[in-house]
Amino acid sequence: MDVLDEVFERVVKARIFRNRSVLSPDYIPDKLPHREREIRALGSIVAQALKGERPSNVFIYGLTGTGKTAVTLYVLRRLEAKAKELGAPVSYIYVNCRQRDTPYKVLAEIASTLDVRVPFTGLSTAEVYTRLVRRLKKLRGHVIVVVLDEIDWLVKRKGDDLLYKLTRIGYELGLDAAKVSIIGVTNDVKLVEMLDARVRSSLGEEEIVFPPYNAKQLEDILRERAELAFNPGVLEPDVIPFCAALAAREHGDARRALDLLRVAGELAEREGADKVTVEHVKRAWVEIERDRVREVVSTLPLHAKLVLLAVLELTAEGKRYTTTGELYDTYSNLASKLGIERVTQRRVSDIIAELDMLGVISARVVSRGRYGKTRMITLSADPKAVRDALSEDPLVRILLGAE
DNA sequence: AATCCACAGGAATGGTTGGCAG
DNA sequence: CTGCCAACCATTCCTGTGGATT
Repeated sequence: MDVLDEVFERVVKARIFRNRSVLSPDYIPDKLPHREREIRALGSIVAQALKGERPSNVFIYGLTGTGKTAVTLYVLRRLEAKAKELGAPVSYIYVNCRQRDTPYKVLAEIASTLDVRVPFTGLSTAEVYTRLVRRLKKLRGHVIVVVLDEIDWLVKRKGDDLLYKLTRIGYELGLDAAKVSIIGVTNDVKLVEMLDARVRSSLGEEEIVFPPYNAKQLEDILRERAELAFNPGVLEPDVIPFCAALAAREHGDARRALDLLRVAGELAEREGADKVTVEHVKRAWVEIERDRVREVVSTLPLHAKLVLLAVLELTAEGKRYTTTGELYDTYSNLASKLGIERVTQRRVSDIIAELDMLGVISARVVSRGRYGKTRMITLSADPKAVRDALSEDPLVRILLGAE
């Protein structure tokens, strides 16, 4: 038996998972524990579609992993099924604004779901919009619910013009076209303040708030899924409470909890263990963090990487935080060591904001009186993970090697 | 109570790149 | 091929501001 045989054997014999996909992030379960209130609320709003009416636009808030997306998709799938049963022309379109993070991409996504052919670049946004409207006119009598998930990513970067236009489609095309209603989903409660008053009032016809799960509720969710995902008896008794506790610490993020459980299972399976232990969960936590950081850092432009490296250096030993000015100096040094031009402080200010949004650093504005107003910047990701991720960039590695 | 630091962060604009339409 | 456009990074110029010090 050679090495590969051994590997294959091990995987085939592994009996950890019964159905791993149940734990994947886009799996929508049949039961959503502790979200009955939200399901009822959203259901009663979109139910209007079954009577051929345009449902009110809805604004959904809640932190990451509070079940917003799952509940929304769950309700809309059921709505579509019910509509089919009744012969009502109702459909929904789901767009994730984190993946489609510009007005053009969002419109193109909506249009192509409605069978309008759009190239992924080359047209003006206005052109895509008019093609979409033309299509909607052909769909007179239909009710279409558009879900814009994570719209904070769109609004913060590109403003709310698109939302304004989309909400106007719903109102102004009126009887001449399909009825369009919009469900906006956001993690950021403060987002509303950034919206134009007209958008705010039309999008906020209805509002649903998703509270975070507590540790107990997370346990319920995990148990429900674990039963489908794992073979009986492979989870040591402490595993689920431990996952729940870790995720509860992160503002009750159910997605995080499920990820933990899945990765812990994968680790156990990979090493041929017959049980998933708390130790696996601990390692899963580290691995998830490392992957997350690597993914974020790898797509960063060079100057953003240098800024991040500067943060890393400044917060390295003992010192817990740094400020914009100090960071800019350090960054400037790094740039000159590489012999490249530095960007302006204004730009670095934006880079700081971007890194903050990506969750790799955390920056909050503080006022230090006579000593000015600045941002207090801390590294919020694991330093080692950041360092490793940065060193994958050949240019940045020169700096890391030079120390 | 007024001042003033050290930036925050808005608005306008520019230079590239990649890609469609005709 | 030309004209046009979106997207992205970046610059310039700018007004705004919380609170320790004067």
